[in-house]
Amino acid sequence: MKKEITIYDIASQIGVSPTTVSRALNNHPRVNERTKKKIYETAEELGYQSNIFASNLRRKYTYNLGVIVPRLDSPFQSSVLAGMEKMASEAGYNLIISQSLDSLSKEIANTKSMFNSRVDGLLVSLAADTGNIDHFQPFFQKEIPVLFYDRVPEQNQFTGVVIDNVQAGFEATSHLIDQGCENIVHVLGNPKINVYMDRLKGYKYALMDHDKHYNPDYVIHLKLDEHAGENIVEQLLNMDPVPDGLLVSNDTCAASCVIALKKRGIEIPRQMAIVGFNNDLISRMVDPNLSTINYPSFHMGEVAVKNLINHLSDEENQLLQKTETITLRFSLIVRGSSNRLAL
Amino acid sequence: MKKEITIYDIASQIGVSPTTVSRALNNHPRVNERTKKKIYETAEELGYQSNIFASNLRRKYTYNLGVIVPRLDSPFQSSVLAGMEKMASEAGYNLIISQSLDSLSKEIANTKSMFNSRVDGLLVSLAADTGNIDHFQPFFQKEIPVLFYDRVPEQNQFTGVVIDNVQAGFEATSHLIDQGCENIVHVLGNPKINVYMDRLKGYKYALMDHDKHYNPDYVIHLKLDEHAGENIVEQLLNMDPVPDGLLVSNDTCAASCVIALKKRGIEIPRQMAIVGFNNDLISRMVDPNLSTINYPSFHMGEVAVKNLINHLSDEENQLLQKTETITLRFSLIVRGSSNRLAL
DNA sequence: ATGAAAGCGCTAACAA
DNA sequence: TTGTTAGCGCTTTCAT
Repeated sequence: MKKEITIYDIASQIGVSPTTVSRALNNHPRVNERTKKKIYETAEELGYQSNIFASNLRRKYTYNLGVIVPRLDSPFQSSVLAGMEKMASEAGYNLIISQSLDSLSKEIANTKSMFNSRVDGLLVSLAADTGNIDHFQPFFQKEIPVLFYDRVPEQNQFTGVVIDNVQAGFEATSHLIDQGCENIVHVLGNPKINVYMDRLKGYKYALMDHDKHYNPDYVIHLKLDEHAGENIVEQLLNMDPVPDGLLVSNDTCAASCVIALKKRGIEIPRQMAIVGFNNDLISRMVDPNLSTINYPSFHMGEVAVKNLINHLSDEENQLLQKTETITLRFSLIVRGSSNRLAL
Repeated sequence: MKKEITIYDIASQIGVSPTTVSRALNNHPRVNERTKKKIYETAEELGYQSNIFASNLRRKYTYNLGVIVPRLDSPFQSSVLAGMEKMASEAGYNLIISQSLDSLSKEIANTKSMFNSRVDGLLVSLAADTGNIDHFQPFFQKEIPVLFYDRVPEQNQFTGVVIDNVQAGFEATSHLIDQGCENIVHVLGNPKINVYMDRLKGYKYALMDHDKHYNPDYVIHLKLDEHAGENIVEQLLNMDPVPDGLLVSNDTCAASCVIALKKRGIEIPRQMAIVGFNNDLISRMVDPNLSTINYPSFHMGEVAVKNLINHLSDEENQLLQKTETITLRFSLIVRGSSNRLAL
C-alpha cells in the first residue's frame, strides 16, 4: 500500500499549518477564501483522502447509525429500510444494518457489535423472543440514543415510532362486524410481539363494543407465512359454528388464506370476509384484492431516522424527549375480500 | 460524556504495560496465561470498551463492507441482502448499506461515501443508467476489492457473481415454444441493464434455434412494476397477430399481466402462456401460479460476501482471481401460467 | 513474556 | 485569520 497523503503533506506543500488545512477542509468560516481555495486545489492535486479514523478518534463521532431488524427479507422491513436509508443519506449518515432473525441471542450479539462499532445511534425493531431490553443498557448508560420502531418493548420507558395497533385491530374488526360477520377469527403471530398483542386487544374491544361474545377458540397463533393458509383454513372449517370473518395479522398469510379458501370453493367475501395487515404488494394482486391496514412503512423509516438525528444534533433543544413515542397514522383500506355491501 | 476506560487504566491498575494489555485483549499467544486472565477480569470490572477508531487508525482495517443496491425495497434485493448479512455477521463483518435508486449520480455519491468510510470491500449491483465504472477507480487504485453482483458492468474486467441470463432467457423462451406458443412477446426493463439485455439475447437465440422469426415489435421495454400489466395487455391485444406467449422479466410485472389478462377474459395458459423471472412470493400466490426462473437471490448474497471476504483474508492464495466471475445455477420452474400440456 | 517509545492522522484549546 | 502544542487510544517495532 502506498503512503497516504495527509493534511501535513498539503500543509507543507503550500506553507501553511496542518490546522489551517484541517479547518479549510472542514469548511470552517474563519479561513481566508484564497487560502481555502489553494488548499482545495492542492488536496485535489495530491489525491488527498481524509482519514476518517483519525477524525473519529478525535471527535468521537462516526456518522454511522445502527439498525437491527428481525429480518431483511420482509416486504415491511425492506420498505422501512428504504425510508431510513433515504433520510440517513440525505443527512450524511451511513446505515449499518444487521438482522436478528427473531432470535434474542442474535439480537444481543448484534447490539454488542453495534456498540463496539460506536454507532452514533441505534434503530431497533425487536426480535420475537425479546422479553426485556437489558442488553441495550450499555447504550442507555453512555446516552447513545436508541429508538425502537414497530416492534417496541412492553415497558413505557423508550423512544419509539409506532402505529396504534390496538386501534388498527379495533377498526379492522369493527369493519368486519359492519359487513355483517357474526363469527370472526383472528390469526396472529408470536404473542410475545407487542404489535400482535395490541391488535388482539383491539379485536377484543371491537367485539365488546358490538356486544359480541369473545371466544378464545377463535384466536389462532402461528407463523404468518405463505404456507399457513392451508392449516388455518383446515382449522376454520372444523369450528362450530364455522366463522364468516377472518382478521389476519399480515397480508402474506391473509393472501394464503384467500387461496386456500377459494380452493375449497368458499366464496369471498360472501361466506368469508377477510382483512389483512400491511398493504403489501400481495394485497393488491390476490383475487379478490385484500382489505388491509395501510401500514406506513416507508414513512416509519423516514420518521425514525429523522428523529434519531434530531436527538443527535440538537442536544439542547430536543423536540422529542427521551421516552417519548411518535404514533403514525394508519388507515383501513377496504377491498374486495371484505366488501360485502358492494355485492 | 464520562471519561472512557482505556488500556492504560487497565495497565496501571494491575501494574503491567499497555502493550501487554493490548496483546492480551487481542489474544496474542505470547502473554502469560495468568496475566491474561487478570487483564480480562480487570477489563470486565472497569467496563472497558475497546476503542475501535484508535485500532482502525493503526491497523487501517474496519471490518465494514459497503453494499450499494439499486433499491432496498425489492423482493430480490432484500433476499440478497439477507444472504449477505448472514455471511458477513458470521465472519465478523458489518454491512454498510446504501441505495442508488437507479440513479448514476446517487451511485457516484454512494461510492464516494463508501470510499471515505474506508470500507474494506464493496459489493455493488449497478444502477440502471450506469454506463461505465470509472467512479470505482479510487477503489481499484487502492486495491480495495469491488465485487459486482447481478447487475454487473458490460466490460469483462470485473469480479462478479451472476447467473447466466442469456441461458435463462433461452430456456424460458424455449419452454414457451415447447408449449406450442407461436408468437411470443418479451417484456423487459431498462435496456441499459445487462440482465435484461442478456435475457433478450437468450430470447432471440431461442427463436432462432426453433426457426422462428424475430419480430422487434414483440419486444416491449418499460418499468416492470405492479402497474405495468394494464399497459402491456393493451399493447398485446393490438398486435397482429395477437401473441400467445409472454416472457416478462420479473414476477411482479408478470403477475400484473396475469391479472390484466384475466380481467379481459383471456384464458391462461390456453390463450396466453406466461413466464416470469425471480420466483418471488407473488409467483406462488397469483392464480394461476406463475412459471418463473428461480433466481438464487439469498445464495447470491452469501456467495458474494464469502468471496469478497476470501479476497480480503487470503491475500496470497486467492482462489478467485481478480476479474473472475462466478456463475450460479438457476432453474426454470413450470407452473400453471404456462403449462399447457397439463390441460 | 514484557516493556518503552513512537506514531497512525486528525482536531481542539489556546495563543498570537 | 493563522499557528503551536498536545493528545485522542491503540498497535507495532525494537529492545530486554
